[in-house]
Amino acid sequence: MAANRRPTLADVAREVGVSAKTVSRVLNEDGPASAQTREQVLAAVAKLGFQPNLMARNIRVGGPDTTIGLVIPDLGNPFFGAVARAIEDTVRERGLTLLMGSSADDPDRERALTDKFLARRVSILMIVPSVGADHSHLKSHRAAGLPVVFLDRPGVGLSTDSIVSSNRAGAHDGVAHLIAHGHRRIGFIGDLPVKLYTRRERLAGYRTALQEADLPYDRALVTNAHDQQGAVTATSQLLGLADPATALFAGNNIVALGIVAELARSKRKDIAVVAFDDVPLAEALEPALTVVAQDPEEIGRTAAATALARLDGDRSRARTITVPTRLIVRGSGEHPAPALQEG
Amino acid sequence: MAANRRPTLADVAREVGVSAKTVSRVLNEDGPASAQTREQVLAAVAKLGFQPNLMARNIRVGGPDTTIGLVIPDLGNPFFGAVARAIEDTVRERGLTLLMGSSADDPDRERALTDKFLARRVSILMIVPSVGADHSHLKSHRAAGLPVVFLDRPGVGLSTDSIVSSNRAGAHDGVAHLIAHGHRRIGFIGDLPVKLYTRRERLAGYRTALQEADLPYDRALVTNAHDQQGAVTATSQLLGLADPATALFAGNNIVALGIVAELARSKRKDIAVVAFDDVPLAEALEPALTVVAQDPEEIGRTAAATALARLDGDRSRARTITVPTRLIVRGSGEHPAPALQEG
DNA sequence: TTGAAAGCGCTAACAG
DNA sequence: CTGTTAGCGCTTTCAA
Repeated sequence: MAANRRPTLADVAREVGVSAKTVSRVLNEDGPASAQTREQVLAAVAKLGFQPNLMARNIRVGGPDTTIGLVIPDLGNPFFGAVARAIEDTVRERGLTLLMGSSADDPDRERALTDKFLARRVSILMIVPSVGADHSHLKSHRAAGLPVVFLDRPGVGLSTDSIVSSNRAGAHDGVAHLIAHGHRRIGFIGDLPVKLYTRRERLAGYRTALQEADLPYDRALVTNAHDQQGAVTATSQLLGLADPATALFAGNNIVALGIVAELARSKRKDIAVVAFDDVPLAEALEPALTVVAQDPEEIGRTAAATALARLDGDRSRARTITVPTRLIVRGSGEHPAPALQEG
Repeated sequence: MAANRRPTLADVAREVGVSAKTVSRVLNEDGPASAQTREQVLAAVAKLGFQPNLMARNIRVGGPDTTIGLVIPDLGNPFFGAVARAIEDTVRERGLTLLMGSSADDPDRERALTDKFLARRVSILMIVPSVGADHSHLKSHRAAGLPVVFLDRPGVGLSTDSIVSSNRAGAHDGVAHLIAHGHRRIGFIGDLPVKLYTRRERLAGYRTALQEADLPYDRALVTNAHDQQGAVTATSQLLGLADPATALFAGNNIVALGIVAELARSKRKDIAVVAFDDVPLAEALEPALTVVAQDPEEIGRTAAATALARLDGDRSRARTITVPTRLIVRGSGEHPAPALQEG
């Protein structure tokens, strides 16, 4: 069974005995058409199962394609899934479709994806920048009117809109919560790589909170993990120090899973925990997990709205929009520090 | 600042003083080209920031576009995120890019998306079919050689490849596990709508397990929920029956979250639970949550591999491939039924 | 109200 | 090794 050719405008026109342009007119509701021809054309379209070739149309019209290119680190990460959903919800009514790819936080893969998207003449480009990626090659595109938005982290080498969480303030609030409950030995388990923007910002918030409380910054309390298992290891390491941590701050959702899993395994209910980014079932844990919740929906919505405004001609300065985080106190951060019992 | 035109092949050709075809040859490594011209061309390409227009290329070449259309119910659902990731990983080396959209389980939105994808001449179409959707309009496309794959659920009106979980066997095993621990009053909280394929299959597995143990099927024990809050309500309802459930089977991951949350809130540690589909932190709960785990990665990989084989000319009969589930015993299903204490 | 011709950016087919 | 011509499927422009 040979892959027979899809019907074209010309096929429909021939079927009706009319010119291709007339068919085009009917389908695009461009120009006039007699009720009679319109009906005949629509009938032929249905009969042949004709679907206009969007690529051909786009070529001729010359404008950008009705797609939006989205580069994220990992399609399977629920955080980015939520962001993508919000973007789609926002752009759908404008008729834009999502072209997605994951970079695995690899600058080369990120570049390959953006190049592909550019070759497809996307209407909008949204990128979660990988560490080490440079974006100066996008300057000319942005100058030519292509909206480019960075998500979750700022990009390098290109001045454009960025939508990020309030990482620093959020981490500060989470750590301050632990300090308020008497903790002085607070472990920090962050993202990898250590140069990652979100990790740096959250660590900065951690340090600020310590400073405000006149607590020393002890490098031995700061570590990192790039997956759940790594967070398990980091947890037992921090609890095994000569002067161990009495509380832990999780730098992201994956780390949070590792910390909680390890504390559950080792039955260390005495350790206070605050996590950056919410996780499912946080309320069902014992104690329920206190988190600094991000708002991925708001990040996605804002990114989409910003890009659409640019598409509509907004030529104002590039902005960095910070989406607030919210401390959700559920219990795990309120376990008092044992050392404070100074009877 | 006007949106100035992107450079074309002709622009590059003019810059070098050579024909458009020569530039095309160099870029596509088609036909011969002197080292000299090659260099000049590449230099001009870099200088102008030329990127070939993939749509124009596709039109001329006539084949399908190097995209794969993927329709899922919800971009934010981690299960489908994992499926999408596996698909992307499998097709990436073939140079295919993901075109994604969410249907919200609405047949009309599903149809609008597939039509868009068809208009873009995708190489492959993958669909998680919505309840009530009909797919006979895809017959001609499939006959013309377009690989169409249904994910998670079979489609209606079209005979083509489907990749599904072993819903029935998995649910059976989970319920049998509860029965083996003495439970006779096992509540079932399923998906909505009730006609959803996965719900029907899982309920069938539940019934089979009951039958095998000569337990009656009590409709009062079967309910449903379409979100976490609904599952909370359903849980308290099943536990409030005159002859209440002593164990619960969750029909999906969202329901599992609701059940666990409600049992934690009401401190009902005496209730045994098994959930269909794994959830994060299942091990950290008390008791740890026993689940019938699906394998979204394998579903995605299999779907992609099947579609690629079709693309390579496999014309064998449409297959339904069942990806096994796996019972992961963690404790929550082993709580003994109180009624069984018969001195 | 309709059609013919030209052309979008690219490549196939054939020259040279 | 390189160029010319034609044409992919569609829309724009102009004319009827």
